[in-house]
Amino acid sequence: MSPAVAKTSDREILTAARRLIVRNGVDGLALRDVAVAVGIKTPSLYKRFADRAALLRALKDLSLAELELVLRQAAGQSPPSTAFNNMAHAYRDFAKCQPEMYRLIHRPELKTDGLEAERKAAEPALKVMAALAGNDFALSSARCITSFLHGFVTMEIDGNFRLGGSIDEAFTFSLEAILNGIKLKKGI
Amino acid sequence: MSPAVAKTSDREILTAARRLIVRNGVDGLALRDVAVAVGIKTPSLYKRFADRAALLRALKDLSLAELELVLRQAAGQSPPSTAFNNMAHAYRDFAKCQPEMYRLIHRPELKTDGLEAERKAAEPALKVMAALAGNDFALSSARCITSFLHGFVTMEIDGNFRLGGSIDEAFTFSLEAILNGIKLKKGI
DNA sequence: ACCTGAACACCGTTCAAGT
DNA sequence: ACCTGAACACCGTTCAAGT
Repeated sequence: MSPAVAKTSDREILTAARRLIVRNGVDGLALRDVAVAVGIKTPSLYKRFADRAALLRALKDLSLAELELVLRQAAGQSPPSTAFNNMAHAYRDFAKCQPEMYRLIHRPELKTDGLEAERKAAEPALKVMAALAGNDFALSSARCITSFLHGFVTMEIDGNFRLGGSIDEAFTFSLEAILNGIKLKKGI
Repeated sequence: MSPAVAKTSDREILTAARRLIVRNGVDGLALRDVAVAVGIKTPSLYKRFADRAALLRALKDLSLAELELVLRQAAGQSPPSTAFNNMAHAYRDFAKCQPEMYRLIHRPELKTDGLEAERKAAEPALKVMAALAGNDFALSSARCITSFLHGFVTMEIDGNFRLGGSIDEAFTFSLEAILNGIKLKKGI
């Protein structure tokens, strides 16, 4: 007769999972802990998410949208070179503040096949790079800076810069070098 | 009286594990499969490696040494700009030919604390970058190109370049831009 | 010295049964 | 419609016992 009353919600589950991931890392996330955190038993999670991967995918999509928003705000209406630097620093700040979520975003096994979201996320960066490098080189330029940023922050949060020196300095140096190098290509 | 005869060796175990990782990925590697491949039972693996992480660490160290060798050979005695390009292409080729091993190298949970190997691995790159950017900017330049390469090949093997266009073109474009940008900084 | 069977704790996942 | 207990398969790991 009376259907069971929902003890929790998708939102609450995602929030709890996120907190646990921040604490223990993605690999340290056990569905049992998520269930306990929201006051249900493990099998009940499967009424809301197909499996563990689906839960992580939903969490990844949230974080990706968050990062995208941060980048849009960083770009604002600034002129291209300023937007370039602001976006780069915002990207790095996001990764440093939320390393586990950043790692989650780039988990290869959580690839979504929706190409639409990717286009939308890349749009502001492509616009800035088109202004800096010209339309012909916009895509390659975007891939250059995107690759650098991803590699840099990954190495940084993984603790892979261990030869001393200032990491901040390496970052600003690299941004200047890449920006100048890209601008150079515009002419020819 | 007669101690048990060894059925396998560290080398054979590592080779088998490597083959399985190439086939199924690191996360798909089960110790049971490794044991079966070398003709022993799972618990026997613990006589040779402290645990699963230790086995992966040994495999990572092997792959890292292999990559380092490839990079040294690519640099050879070439002039700096040539060495820069050769090393970059060799780096990318390694990752594309052995994506699972490349991923293993960068697993954050397998960090070794031995800073010695890292210094040695970075040495040839630092030498080239010192010639291109001057001693003051050698470290930052090395971090710039290293970050770019890591980010680029990671995105490539993860299938994260999905907006069309030529990936080869993006790579060569980026190398030129970064090389030129770094050279520019030498003067001032 | 190396190997093994048995056991343990801990996973993700399924499903029939409850309300 | 949502929740649960019980069970399953599959992990990594330990250890006493064999040779």
